[in-house]
Amino acid sequence: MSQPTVSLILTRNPKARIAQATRERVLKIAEEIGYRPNRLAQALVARRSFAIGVIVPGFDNPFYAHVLSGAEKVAAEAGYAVLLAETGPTDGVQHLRALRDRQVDGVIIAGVAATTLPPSELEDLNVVLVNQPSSRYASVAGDSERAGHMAAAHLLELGHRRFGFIGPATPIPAFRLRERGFVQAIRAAGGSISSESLVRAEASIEGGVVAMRRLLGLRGRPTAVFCANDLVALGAHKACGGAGVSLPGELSLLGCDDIEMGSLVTPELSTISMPQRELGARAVRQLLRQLEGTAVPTSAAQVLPPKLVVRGTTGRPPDLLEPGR
Amino acid sequence: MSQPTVSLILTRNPKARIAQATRERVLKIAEEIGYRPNRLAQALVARRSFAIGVIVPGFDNPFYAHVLSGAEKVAAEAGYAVLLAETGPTDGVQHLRALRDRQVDGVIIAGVAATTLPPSELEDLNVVLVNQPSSRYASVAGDSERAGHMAAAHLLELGHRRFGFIGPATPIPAFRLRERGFVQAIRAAGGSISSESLVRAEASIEGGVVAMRRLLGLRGRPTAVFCANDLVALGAHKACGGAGVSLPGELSLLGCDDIEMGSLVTPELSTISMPQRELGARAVRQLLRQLEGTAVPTSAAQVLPPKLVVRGTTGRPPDLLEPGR
DNA sequence: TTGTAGGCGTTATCAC
DNA sequence: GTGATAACGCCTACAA
Repeated sequence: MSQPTVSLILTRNPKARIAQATRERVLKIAEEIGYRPNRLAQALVARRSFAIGVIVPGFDNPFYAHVLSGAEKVAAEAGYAVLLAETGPTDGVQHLRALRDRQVDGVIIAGVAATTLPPSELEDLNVVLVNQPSSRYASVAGDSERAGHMAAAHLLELGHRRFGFIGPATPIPAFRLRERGFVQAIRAAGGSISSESLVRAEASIEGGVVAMRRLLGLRGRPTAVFCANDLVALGAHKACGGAGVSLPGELSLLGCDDIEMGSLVTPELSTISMPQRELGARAVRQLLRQLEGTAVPTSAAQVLPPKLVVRGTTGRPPDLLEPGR
Repeated sequence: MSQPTVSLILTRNPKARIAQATRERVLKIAEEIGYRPNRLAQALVARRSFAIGVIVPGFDNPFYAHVLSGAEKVAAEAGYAVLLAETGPTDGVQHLRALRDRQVDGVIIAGVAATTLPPSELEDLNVVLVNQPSSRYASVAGDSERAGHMAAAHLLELGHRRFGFIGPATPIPAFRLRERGFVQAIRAAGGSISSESLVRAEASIEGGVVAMRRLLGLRGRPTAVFCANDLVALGAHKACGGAGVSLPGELSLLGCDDIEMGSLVTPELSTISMPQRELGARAVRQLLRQLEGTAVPTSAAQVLPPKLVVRGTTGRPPDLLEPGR
């Protein structure tokens, strides 16, 4: 019997009219010898690899670990492979090239500013951005500006008037949006946030430590600090512990993202929760939709709502606590 | 000019004798049109995909995130792609199949007991195990038994005599080895560790919380507890905080792995440090060696030394602290 | 219902 | 030096 006949049977092509006898014989033998089609060869002729690339900046940040995890799950369920690329600040292009050379059907880019990638490299490639809205590409993002608003609203409601903000010094738009949302809402409500209490830090725990030390040294020190992500918030938390500043008695601290570590520290970190796995999962679904031709590449920009999670680091400002208590 | 001629030039094949003129012309045009060879097609004829698979059980455990990160880095540098598979407790085989179908040149398996995978699936496949010594496959592992010894030595030296142990209830040998090393060393030194103070927990923070609550409720409660990994140690840490048990005054707590979170909690977690990124990096190097034919698949079993990191949760037992102080 | 022919993008082996 | 030709493993017409 010929090879294409076998192929017809094995691909379960519906319009194949095959003798029941041969079909069974083929299936049985295939089973016996443990035949498995070569996906590479399939990809070559189909001009589709059924693989996607995921570009992230280090999984040591649990945020991206979760995004990645969510992405991997739905990709795997859909039969797609995930090619992993972890980029530093500069080598994004190489990784992207490597992925293209391997004929990925599309890529998901998280935590790397799309603007730092030359558009020519993204051309005729299916792209979904995570956490960075864009007019050129599809994106799935948490609503960062709203997160900033929510942070402000929560702290204002507690009675705070003097605020600080710590934001990572990266070109990722999400952080700028959080900052903008926060500062706007604060100012609109008549709160104050001086330019020196608005500090940039490295996007890491250590960065948060350094930044918080700066804030603590300020005259007219803020009574509430919002951090653009939990990692720096935890650094800030640590710095307060080291400096003997009690949370939330002397200072309220609010993070953003909601990573697990946040509930390990004492007091537990209050934060604005972003749906991390969901971001990854949706990004892949969106990408698949584009691949299946169901969606136009640039049309979609999903925005997911954040959620306030009050734990132990936010409370009333010191001047509003009765002295007697 | 013919297509194979072009191929000869582009692959920089040294034994190609080509007219300088044509060569330059080809290179120039290739540059202009941005030609990039199709790695899939290359893989098809070379019968090598230059891709490896990495199987891990969830990156939400920072330990594996780091292993993965180390692995990705050296793979990328060597021009290999990394296909990611995150498996639950049961679907290891499917993922493995998917990877094979994509013709990966080899796989790295971390955190999934190789014994739960049918050997037939691993046959004629290059495998490197992370953190599980094996006589069948190459492996790279931290020295878990020694870690157990070191833990015991440290706590014994501080003066402890009554010990507890919390270990994840997974079939991963590393944890058994840590337990065995610990218990052996304790008993050899005349310390005691009752069977009820040797508890199994889910390999997560929550698991650690539950297990520690059990230990705290024991009559003749241990004065020092060793946890088989930092995640459960942090859970235990949290449980102590919740129960008002002061660390290390009333209880000494020692973890294993050394994940970053450990230095976020107060007091910071003492631990036995395992070289996580290094495990991933070495695993890939070993795999590549096998692929290049430099090493025999089953021969190598690298064992990396752990390191004691004393931070804030280990100290003298309560009965040895002078009451007056 | 089955077999034949062609091609996906490469590389390798030869004659020319 | 160069250019056919075959092969990698698979799929899709189309012809038998």
